[in-house]
Amino acid sequence: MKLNSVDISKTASASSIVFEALRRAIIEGEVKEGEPLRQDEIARLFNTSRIPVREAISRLEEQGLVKTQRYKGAVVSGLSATEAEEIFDFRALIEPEVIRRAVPLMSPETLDRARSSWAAFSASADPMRWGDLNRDFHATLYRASGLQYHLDVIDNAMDRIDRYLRAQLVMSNGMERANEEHIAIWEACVAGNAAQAAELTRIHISGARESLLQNINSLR
Amino acid sequence: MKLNSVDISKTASASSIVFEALRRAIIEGEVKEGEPLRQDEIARLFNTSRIPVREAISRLEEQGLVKTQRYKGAVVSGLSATEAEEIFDFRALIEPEVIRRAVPLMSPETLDRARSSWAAFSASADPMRWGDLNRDFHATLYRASGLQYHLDVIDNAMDRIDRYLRAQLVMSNGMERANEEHIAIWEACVAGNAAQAAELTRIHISGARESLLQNINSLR
DNA sequence: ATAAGATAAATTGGATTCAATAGAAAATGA
DNA sequence: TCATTTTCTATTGAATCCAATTTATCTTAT
Repeated sequence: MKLNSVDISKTASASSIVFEALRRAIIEGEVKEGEPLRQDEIARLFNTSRIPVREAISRLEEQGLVKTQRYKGAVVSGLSATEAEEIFDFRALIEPEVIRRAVPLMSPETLDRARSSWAAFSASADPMRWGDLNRDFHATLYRASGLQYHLDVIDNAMDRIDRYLRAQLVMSNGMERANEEHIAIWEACVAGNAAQAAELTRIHISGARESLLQNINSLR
Repeated sequence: MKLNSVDISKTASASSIVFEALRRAIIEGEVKEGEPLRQDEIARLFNTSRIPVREAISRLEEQGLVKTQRYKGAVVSGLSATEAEEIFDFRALIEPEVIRRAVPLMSPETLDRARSSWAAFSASADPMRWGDLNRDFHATLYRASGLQYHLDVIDNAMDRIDRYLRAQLVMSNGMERANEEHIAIWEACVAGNAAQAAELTRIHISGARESLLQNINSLR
């Protein structure tokens, strides 16, 4: 008798399932800023008790994705134009450095994976996928750096602005320009030109910053 | 009848009390890497139930201060030399930029507060206080930048290495050099020289990095 | 009609209890 | 004696229940 055994300590707990679902709903803009997260409602939705929901919400708060107030519950965090600006500046500081460190370490497999990523972005007619594909492209390149701490921090920065970025990509047809920039970054990586990749990344982020800041109030 | 009213929504929940106490115990090195955090034990210690303890632990995990494994509980995170190195590099990237942005915005009150801070550091005979005083000095200067997102990220980076840094300060009598560097940074700020303050901050962090990396294995 | 007070309902915070899992100890077999 | 299996204990995951607080609704007074 052949059984597919599963290491049960690796299966997802209720709280991590809820956390991931809520995180995704927030970064994809399915729940809006200011929207309350009702523990009992979410618990019903996931057919669990409120305890794992509370734990998930605690984690989301540490990620800055929700704000809780004692006895009043959690609401989805908003992001002011000032905050968005700051987070872009932060990314423009960190990500060029990460990709600069990553370039000399990139394997042919990584570069191939990244090419598939921008190609998929380019080819996708489904706006709902652009956000994930955009992140996948950048994550693939950055991962080669091995700088895990930096990557975790970048992930959080992206989570914080993703819902707006995604809406912006859909609304403004900014994907064409994003794609051109992705290809240019990728080409610099292929050429092993770390400084060029870093500079193009910085320009890419700054461009997204300007574009988003012009429209942030209509993206909420 | 005069009553001192308290906004009850601002009083600390059980879980946030436990979180803060555990966070402090970890960054001060009172619980060591690898040490398990027993939910029932902590709950007894704080005279509460396990639920707030679980929530606190969930939050600590998001901060990277503990690692949990399903059905096995939480242990205090360790930090390898590679990880420590990366976090210092990260700080050396971010903190100079933050102070560079802060310098033109520093008020006389801020500068006076920072002077008090390095003076207190200099005067303190209590090694247990050096860690807090060190952080207080830097936080005072950086806060003037108004870059709240950067500050939160720096706080987390510091939390991740603080237990080792504190042990290092005590063990190596590094406080004298740290203090000289604090004064030099402060003087650059007083002079309004943002570039100098940034460079001295970068050197300060890099020096701490080299020093810590030499000794990290004996600091656990 | 509006404001204030009282009551009810909704929601959160957390204590207690039950279920599940991992690890330790004891029992059994070779 | 050693290896394997079984049983027991410790601990975690989460369901249920109770207490506390906030919000909504209803009633009364002006």
